[in-house]
Amino acid sequence: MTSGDELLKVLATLANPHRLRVLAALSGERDYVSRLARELGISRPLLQVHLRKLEAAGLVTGRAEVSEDGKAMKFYEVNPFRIELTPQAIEAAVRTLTVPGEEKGDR
Amino acid sequence: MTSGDELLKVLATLANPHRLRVLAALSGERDYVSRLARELGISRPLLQVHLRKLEAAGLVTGRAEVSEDGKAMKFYEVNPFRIELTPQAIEAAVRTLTVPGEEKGDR
DNA sequence: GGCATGTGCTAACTTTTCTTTGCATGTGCC
DNA sequence: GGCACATGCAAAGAAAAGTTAGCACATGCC
Repeated sequence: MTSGDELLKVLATLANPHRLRVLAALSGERDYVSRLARELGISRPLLQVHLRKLEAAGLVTGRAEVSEDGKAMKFYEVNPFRIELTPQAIEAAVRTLTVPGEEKGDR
Repeated sequence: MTSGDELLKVLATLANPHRLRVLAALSGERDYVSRLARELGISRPLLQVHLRKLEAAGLVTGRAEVSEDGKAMKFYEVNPFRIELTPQAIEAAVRTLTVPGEEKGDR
């Protein structure tokens, strides 16, 4: 199920200090964007970009909720995952890597 | 022993299709630069750049040798590794992440 | 010598990624 | 209304990474 392209995407997503910190912060408990940005000491727009990438890679999930006092808030939480990186695992993943020229379609 | 910075470096190194292919190719048996470039269908300078990054991350090792017919050749082989990626592992790694401002020195 | 093979380097261009700035929306409360 | 808090988006600039092109060197063989 985990194709080489997906692995590549996850690796590219994890290869960033901000995103690792976001994952670490959310690892304990879920949080909403503004608060998380304050805790990490980064701007909200920047955090949003990274959260979007993390979500696109399937590492976190965002849920829009409305707080008691009516504020629209977006909570993010970590999706459990476990990826084992070994030369053999990579060898297997590479076999399902998409080549620039040939798309997933036929021909 | 594996600091967050090292993990980050390895992740950044692995997050590239060429480098994954190089690892996969070397996973079976070691090879020298020119031949590897032909097999992967990429230019030699490009391969060298990627090999250097892989070596800098500690994933492969290069050895200069002289073939029977006197040609100077550089063989690369994969260094065995096993990295487990989970939210908990990342949380632990982040604790040893270097912050831009504060270097490994004190103050 | 000329050609095929191997190595190395790096300047320069292209592409991608990261980050900031700025503006839009909405709610509750004094 | 005005302020504090929440969300969203996107243009534009800055920084990093990837890639190519071109040069250098050496050896063996016809």
